[in-house]
Amino acid sequence: MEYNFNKIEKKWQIYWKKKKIFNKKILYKKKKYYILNMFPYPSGEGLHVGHPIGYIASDIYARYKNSQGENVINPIGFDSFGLPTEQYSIQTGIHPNIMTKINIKRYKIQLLRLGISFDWDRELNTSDSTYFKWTQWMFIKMFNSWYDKKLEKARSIKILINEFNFNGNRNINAFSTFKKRFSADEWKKKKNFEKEKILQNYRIAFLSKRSVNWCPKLGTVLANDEIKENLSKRGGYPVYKKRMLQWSLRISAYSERLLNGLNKVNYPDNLKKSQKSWIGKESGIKIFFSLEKNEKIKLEIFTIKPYMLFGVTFIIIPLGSYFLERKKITNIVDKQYINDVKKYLLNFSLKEKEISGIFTGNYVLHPLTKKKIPVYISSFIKDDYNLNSIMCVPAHEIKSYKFAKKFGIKILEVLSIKSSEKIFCINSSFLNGLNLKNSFFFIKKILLNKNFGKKSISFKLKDAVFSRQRYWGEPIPIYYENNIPKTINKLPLLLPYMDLPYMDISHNEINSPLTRAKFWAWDKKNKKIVYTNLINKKTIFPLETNTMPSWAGSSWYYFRYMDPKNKNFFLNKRKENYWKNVDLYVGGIEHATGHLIYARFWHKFLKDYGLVNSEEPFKKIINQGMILVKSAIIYRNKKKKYYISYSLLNLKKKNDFQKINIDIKYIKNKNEVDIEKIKTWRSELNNSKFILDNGKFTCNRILEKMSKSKYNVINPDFIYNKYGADTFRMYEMFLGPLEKSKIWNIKNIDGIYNFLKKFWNFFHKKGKFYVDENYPSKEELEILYKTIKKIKNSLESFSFNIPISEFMIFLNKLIRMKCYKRQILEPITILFSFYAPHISEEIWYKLGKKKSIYFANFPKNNLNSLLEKYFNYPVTFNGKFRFKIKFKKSEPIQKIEKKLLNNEKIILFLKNKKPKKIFIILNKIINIVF
RNA sequence: GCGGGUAUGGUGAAAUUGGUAUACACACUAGAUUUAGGAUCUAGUAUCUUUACAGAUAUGGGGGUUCAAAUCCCUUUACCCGCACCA
Repeated sequence: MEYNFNKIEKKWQIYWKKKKIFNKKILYKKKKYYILNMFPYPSGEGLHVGHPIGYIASDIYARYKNSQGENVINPIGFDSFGLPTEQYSIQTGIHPNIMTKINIKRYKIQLLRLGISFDWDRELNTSDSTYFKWTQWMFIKMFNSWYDKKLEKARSIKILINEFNFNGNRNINAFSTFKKRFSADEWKKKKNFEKEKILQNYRIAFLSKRSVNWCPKLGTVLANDEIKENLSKRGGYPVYKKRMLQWSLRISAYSERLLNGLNKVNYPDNLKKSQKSWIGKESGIKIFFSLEKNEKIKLEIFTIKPYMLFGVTFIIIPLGSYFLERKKITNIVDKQYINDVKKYLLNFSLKEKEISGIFTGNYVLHPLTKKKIPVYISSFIKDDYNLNSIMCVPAHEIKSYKFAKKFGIKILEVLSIKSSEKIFCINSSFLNGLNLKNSFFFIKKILLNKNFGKKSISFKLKDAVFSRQRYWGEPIPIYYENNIPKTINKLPLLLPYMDLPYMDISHNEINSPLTRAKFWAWDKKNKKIVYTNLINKKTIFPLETNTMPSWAGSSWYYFRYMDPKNKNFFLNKRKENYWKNVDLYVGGIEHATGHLIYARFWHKFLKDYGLVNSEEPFKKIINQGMILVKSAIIYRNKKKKYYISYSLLNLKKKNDFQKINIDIKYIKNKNEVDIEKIKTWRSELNNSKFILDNGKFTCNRILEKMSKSKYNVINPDFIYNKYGADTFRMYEMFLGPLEKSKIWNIKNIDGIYNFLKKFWNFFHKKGKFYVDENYPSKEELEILYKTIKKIKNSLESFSFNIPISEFMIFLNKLIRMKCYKRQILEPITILFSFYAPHISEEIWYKLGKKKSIYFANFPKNNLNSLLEKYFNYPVTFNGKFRFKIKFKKSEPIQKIEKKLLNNEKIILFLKNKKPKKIFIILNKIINIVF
């Protein structure tokens, strides 16, 4: 009887859906187990073969846990707001709302075909207003919060305002960028907008100036992802950094907690390392450099290398620094000057690789030598909002060195480096001859004693920018009353419908598409959205035109799965109490920092208000490896915009060309590009000149991860069609260890397909299903139990590739033994169902079972009852294996040794030499050294 | 530049976590079967020496610890991933 996977798979997928086999409820008697895959983004490309690896692995684990009697939820949904959809819409003219629906539908079809035990009743979608209503609600909660350092938690802003009214900010220990002190009277005298300006320094969701990547030619703000070598990937136009007022979330307030929380979770070490370095706690010292013109004004410069202080020959104020907005700095250089500088630097372009900067005309005094040190403004060394200024030691810092060379600044060596361990100070007065450790403590002591500096701990973690100049994101529920941001509490605040193309490329200002919406103003009285032209600033006010970033919705989605349809609240308390948090989170390592930091922050914020009980969202994380594949790269001349065949590219002039990824489906014969077809891909390619080599245009092929942004994805559909989902599932697991990255290769899939056929045929004799009802032999049972044990161990250690080999070995043995016994085959079918649920379900049904195999218990393993009395010792000579000798397991070492010395085979091997020593490791190995 | 990871036959990979290296597959070779095959079955398949028996050498390279190393330590090379380019 033929293995007809099409028929079998369709049949059971319909059955599972109809009977709601995978839908879960709270069962207080059962232990819960929450498995989650990282949120998929439904792009227009559909799934690629890399995505399912995580889904399949977690499904195998979910089915395994379920078979052990745990109440497993394994939900899925879609992170559906975001840039790719918006861009695709601009290109095609299909509204993102519709586009998203189409994409989700397609993803769903692809996912359903995999036979994963997803609980589809819990499906959610971030662009659905029933979901983002709560994202907006949480944003408002953050807006109305400040961080109390005394209690180490977020609290209501009302408490803070109340305190200001009574005592000013004297007694407040808040996490804030506001450093001045004020009294209650001073506070009360302030005007509303002044008050709000101060409060912005405390709020967890707050407004501040942050930089964006601005591409004037495209008239839009670009993501880092859309830029290569400071040119836009689309069109190759220059990109500038521009600062604008944006919403941020004060994640930095949670730095310490985010760091400490890592001790409580089970993440891979490399992931923890990434998070730690991202949070970047450093203890160092803040050194005061006073201004030459006015010694009262001091720059406070943080460093972890104070022992290089004598080598400081210039100071840099980062162009993006908050410091440039402060009054303090306007005393150094006036505001007009800063604006001019900014304009100059912007036009110079903010290519970070290019050395750019400008001298402020000011000097600070070295705290110890009192020498004059010039102050520059630049974004070359490090452009960071949180830094006020940087001390530069060109002798020992590569970038400072380059900068010093260009501007003719003195270079002073202060370290003698003989090897990585032998470093000591030179040219540094009292530090001379000291090693790094000692000089650190010595200079720290002196600086602190003389009040030239203070102890300081810094975190690298920055506040997260929360505004996007995009249409397709959650609207920020804020309107502006006389420039004061006010919250909209009637939620959800829906996106206005906009005709396409709503993003007019001819705009020269940085604007969000919503600034062009006709129906985007807030009627305060009637609490509703009205036409933009009705704004009168009395009752009708402008609405916020930025939208939220796509990580907003994905920062708390795992909670919503616990209670996806709740209309009254984001999560019912009783449900939260049962499901708590995620037990196993499966996803790519690329989310190690961004998403995981944001989600952990968001979780902690909700915990501060008692809305959830746990401190961490994810108890355990495993990362699946990436799929690597050969991408296709073509080269575009940066200035003249023509494309050149890779075969003609002069490698010396490589820097004149921008690398562009093109879709691998336009490649024929290894590396030849189909010019006619590729011109239809992108309009800019259609209008460009291609320089051919002998009538051919070739591209460069490089190994990269499979990703839609690299246009190298391979769609799994043709694999399901040819081999079926069960083969595909097994094959993806057979590729190798889950966490390892692997080069995509379809070559070995026939082996898996043959194996499934073999498995199927094993149950069918001459076209009829057949099992033997006799009791199995000891040998047969032993093989079964050993296999169960091995598979269990492998699953426990998340080694999903190993059980497949075990299945093969097991089946080969049964075939050799002609064993078709029910008591052997039933347990193995249960194990098999984790990997290949459809074929197993069909066989289970043929075995006469009435209930789905999903409800079968994990098979018992009675191996101990069968264990043999003897152990077959491998005998090695000087570590080299020769043969085996059997001894009783209980035989003591002394007796074994005696027997070994009289053994003929061993005597023969020793050739009359006397063994120096014999190592006997009980029930493991014998090593004879001679 | 910094941080993280990987390396075992022609290929994907196993190795009870320091104890018989290359299980299980793919591919290849030979044979059987079928009208034929991309189907099925059997045997062989790390490298070198050897007709064979057998022996030697092999886990990216070099060194070390150990009775014993793919596994631990030092060093080095290549490739992949990430980045807020630590100043």
